[in-house]
Amino acid sequence: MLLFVSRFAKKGPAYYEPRYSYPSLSVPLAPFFSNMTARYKEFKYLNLPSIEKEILRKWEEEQAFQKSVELRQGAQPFVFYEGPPSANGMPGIHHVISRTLKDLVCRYKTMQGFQVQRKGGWDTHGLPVELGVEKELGITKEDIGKTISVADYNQKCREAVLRYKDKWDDLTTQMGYWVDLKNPYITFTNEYIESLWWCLQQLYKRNLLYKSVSIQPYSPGAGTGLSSHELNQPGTYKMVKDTSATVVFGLKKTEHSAFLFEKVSGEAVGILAWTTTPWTLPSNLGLAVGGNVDYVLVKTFNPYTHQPQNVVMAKALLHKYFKSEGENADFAAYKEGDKVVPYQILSEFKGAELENLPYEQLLPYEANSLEAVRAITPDAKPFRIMVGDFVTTEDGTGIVHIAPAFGADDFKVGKKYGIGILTLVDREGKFVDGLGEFSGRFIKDYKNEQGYVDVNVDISVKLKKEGRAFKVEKYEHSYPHCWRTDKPVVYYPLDAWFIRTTALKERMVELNKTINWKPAATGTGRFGQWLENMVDWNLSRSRYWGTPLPIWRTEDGSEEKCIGSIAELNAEIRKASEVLGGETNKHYLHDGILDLHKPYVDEVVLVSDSGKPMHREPDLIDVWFDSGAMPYAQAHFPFENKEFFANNYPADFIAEGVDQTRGWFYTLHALGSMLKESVHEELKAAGFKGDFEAKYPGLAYKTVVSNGLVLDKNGNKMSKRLGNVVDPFKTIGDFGADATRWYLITNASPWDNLKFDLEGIKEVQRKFFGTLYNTYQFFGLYANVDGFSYSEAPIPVKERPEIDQWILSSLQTLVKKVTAAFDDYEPTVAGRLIEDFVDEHLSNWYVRLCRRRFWKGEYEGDKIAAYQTLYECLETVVRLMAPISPFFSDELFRNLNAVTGRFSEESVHHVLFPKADEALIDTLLEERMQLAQDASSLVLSLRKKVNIKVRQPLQKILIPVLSSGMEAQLRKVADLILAEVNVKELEYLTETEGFIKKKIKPNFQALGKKLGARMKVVSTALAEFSQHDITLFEKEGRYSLPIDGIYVELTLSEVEIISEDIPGWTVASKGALTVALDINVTPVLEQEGNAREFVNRIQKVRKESGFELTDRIAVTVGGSNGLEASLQQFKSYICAEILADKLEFVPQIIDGIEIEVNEEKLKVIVSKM
RNA sequence: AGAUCCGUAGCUCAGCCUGGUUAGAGCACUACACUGAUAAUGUAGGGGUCAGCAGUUCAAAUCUGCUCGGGUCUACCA
Repeated sequence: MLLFVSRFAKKGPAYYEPRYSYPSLSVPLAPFFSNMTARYKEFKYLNLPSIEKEILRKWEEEQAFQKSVELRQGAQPFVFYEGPPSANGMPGIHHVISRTLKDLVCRYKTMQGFQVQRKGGWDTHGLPVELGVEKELGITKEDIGKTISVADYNQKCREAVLRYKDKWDDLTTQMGYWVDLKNPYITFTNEYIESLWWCLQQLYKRNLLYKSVSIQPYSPGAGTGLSSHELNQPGTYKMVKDTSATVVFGLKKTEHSAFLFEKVSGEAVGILAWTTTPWTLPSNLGLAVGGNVDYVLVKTFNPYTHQPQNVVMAKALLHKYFKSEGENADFAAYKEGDKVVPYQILSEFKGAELENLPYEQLLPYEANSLEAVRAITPDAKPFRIMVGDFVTTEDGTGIVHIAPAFGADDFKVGKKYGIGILTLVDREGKFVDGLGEFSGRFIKDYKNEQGYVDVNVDISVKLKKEGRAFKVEKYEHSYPHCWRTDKPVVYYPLDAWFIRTTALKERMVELNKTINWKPAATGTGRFGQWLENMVDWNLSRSRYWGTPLPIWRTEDGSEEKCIGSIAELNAEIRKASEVLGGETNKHYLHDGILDLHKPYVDEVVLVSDSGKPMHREPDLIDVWFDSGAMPYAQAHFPFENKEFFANNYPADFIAEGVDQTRGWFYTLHALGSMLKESVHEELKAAGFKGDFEAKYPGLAYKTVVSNGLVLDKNGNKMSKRLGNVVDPFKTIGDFGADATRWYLITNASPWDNLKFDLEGIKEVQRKFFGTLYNTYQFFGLYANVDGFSYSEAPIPVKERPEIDQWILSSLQTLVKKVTAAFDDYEPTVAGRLIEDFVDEHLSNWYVRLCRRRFWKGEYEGDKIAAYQTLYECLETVVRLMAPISPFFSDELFRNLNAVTGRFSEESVHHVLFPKADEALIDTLLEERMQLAQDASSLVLSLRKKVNIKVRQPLQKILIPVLSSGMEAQLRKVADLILAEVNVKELEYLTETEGFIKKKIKPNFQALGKKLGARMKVVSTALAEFSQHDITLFEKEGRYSLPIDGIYVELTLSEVEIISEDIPGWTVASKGALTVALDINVTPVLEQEGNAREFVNRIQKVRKESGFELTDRIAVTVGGSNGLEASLQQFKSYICAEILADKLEFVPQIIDGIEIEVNEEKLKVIVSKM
């Protein structure tokens, strides 16, 4: 019964077509098929994209992903966290690499028997979303609350945030990334936010959440703080010329500063400090020096008043203020206008000696009096010199003027020394009252005033006149500007909420040491450094679309509440309504709060314990908190899913780009460390048992892989502006996800930057997938002919031919190495190993050498062994490669398994990863096969050198053997070598002296330790060895070498002896292996050569005539004058080769095909029997 | 500015951890073969100051330090 119809592909689409397909039948198929001999699917072309489409269809139909998780129900979980992408922008090729990495690890672990659940997620809050919406609506932040309500604005954000979700889902599907897209976590949902609130409340309860001022970039023009993101907009940093001033602070005379005053016999001593922002000088409260920096006390003149002056500055910066000719010049002769100002160094000392010395205030006013300072900071001790590690001698004087309100470093060092803080500039950018002539003036031209006079100049002029300025000049530097107003930014103290991460620093550093970082250097380096220099986490963001800070405060700030759940908030809402009465919270009484975003939470008023109304702190929190809290929030922990959480925390594995080191990797780690006790408490309370310390050590993840960037092929960053972005959809569509994935993984280690080049993908496609495809195709072709379906019992490997044992041994070695590489999160190594095996071993050696076994002879012993062996190789390789290239591997697996049914699973992703069978590994065998390959390669190169083609048989090769082991090894592979290079016999040369020329050299590795410095002498001595010396050495097995009168004993293992030449023979060598070839072509050999050539031509004719592999033929040869003898001689050989039942010779043929055999032309007629 | 990664053939990368004497592979190029796996394959050839300098060592692509170039992150500070 013939059910198959042959359908030869005509021109057709450029994708494979099965050679056979089933006709459509309306009757049930199963009974017909059950007794059909299944055939391996053969391809017409290799077209990965269309194979992938088909596989995707099957996965969808079979729910293959879900099944891969369900099949492992009850198995040990392997926990993976998905770092949520923002669907606010289009996915790029760089997303493909990190997702490939995630996917392959998860697939691998599934194949290792773990259950790997992968919940997808979306990051939905944050500034980019807001900016996108503003651009779309053509509005700015100022419009919010005016032309658009906060509610509408946030609604727009909510709609915009998943704008490209479909595109992302498409990419996820097409690239074969298995992740649960149906049930993802979304950071804007109430449940998610509720978990975030729980986290925040836990931190609050542990006193890790506090409000404080911090110095942040601030735009007086726009009246708002700026994020680092805003500051990093292109064009914000501009070169500007500012009035800079070096000013003189008068040092006070005290016991500790006496050492300076002694040098100047009681005259005044000034400290020089430099600033590019003179407007900060009234707010000055301290000076900072470098503890290890060298300073000098210099006697000189003030360049503006020309009065004598003694000043302190960094030694390294003297040249910026003084011309060297002035050193120790005549002070008495100095007069106003002199170009060279005399100076004299009176003393030199370290900055540390200046610590805590008091000085006179530079610009005292009412608003910056000591009383005013202490009114803000009661115990403040301002106007002192401090030591700060940030002080350098790059610019200025090496002494930094400190106004704690207007610089982050200033604030930090000021806090450390307790000098207080003064903010004498208001939020509009003008001086406050109580500063005399400067009050009310804008520090920069923020209002575009007509004829604005720069107050910085006026301050400088005033100081000049008073002799308190030492140098005033325009200074050009790069300074940040507000991207909206284009006005310079100032650093300004703003209220903000902080997480006290520094309190847990030790724990975070310790725990980091237990994390498996790939590459390790990122953990100790970039991340370790970051932890060491940790500052408290500024959570506050003045925005609209984000997670609101759940803290309500009374107006005076004396009482506050941190809310940790929706239920708690609703209870508080009702309570406040009852206590405060009136309209309070009336919209939220009935159903409670329905949306935890602005503006709704801001409308809620709570009541303090003492009965005062409390309003929410207006800030939103940093979106990084959203993603860092995903282990808890994705499960809505602790409100639900405690069991899931208990089993899925911490993560065994996460992976993202290296740019996340201080982003997601940090926030996950920080929250993990800080919430450790909270997690323990919740789980204990819920009745979970076990060693909590071991199970939940405060770690959020155990292994983290950080992948590098994807650059364009020239090494430039991809950007829309440069137009060098690679469209992942096009790439996958053109070349297939598998080729793309394989390329991304094997081209460079994931953590190295990748120079993305489409040529590389093409290469992978051709080289790896093409080779594998050919190998499979080859197998399928003959297996279908012979009906091989692995129905016979496996032939014990030991009973199979040497070459089968070899390829299986190599295969097991491969399994071992690939497993180790995957276990070590080194997919690049794994992929390259597989590639090498398929190309070098399987295709170019095993299949090439074994071709005949598949198409010659009967279907029995040796042939079945060949099929079984090749089948096992293919079946194993597809499982090894499945994590990296999930599609093609599954296609091949299904095709193989459809015939043999060796696995009950329907997909390669459901089966277990191969386990290496150590018993099959035979290193000696692998070694001698290498020897065979080398020997063959040498013979082929010799043939090439003397121009004798491989089809011409030769008589003999000669191989000098240097040890009995080598001979034994060679003997086992001699037949392979001879067949491969078409030579009749192999002779082993054991004769030692005279014939083979040998060379000796030291085995450096072995001798190095023993000889040390005498190595060179020994090396030279060995180079001078005669053939006789070498022979003697070999015979004795040892040699005494006189070196400087002392004999050095050498053994054979400490030297290498190689055969270099066999005089009179054509030889070639590689390492210790030398091969000589007998290039004499005797008449008999020539005849055989002719016969082989003839066979080759006829085979070509067969193929061109479109005969089937098994067709028998009849051949008539005409005009074969010079060749007939050869052909007659080898007639039976020829007939067997070309499947001819008849081979006849006639004097002449009129028609027929002309062929050429070794320069002789003849005609043949080839016909089917 | 600081931290970190990278720099090996025209291109993409091994090798470096654990130092050993002719530094490898693929692509590309040139030439020649092979051909019942054929949109393959083999052989041979040219092509390298292992970024540079210094140090340690009998011996350095490999270990150490510095410099240069590129990337990334963090910062932008008188």
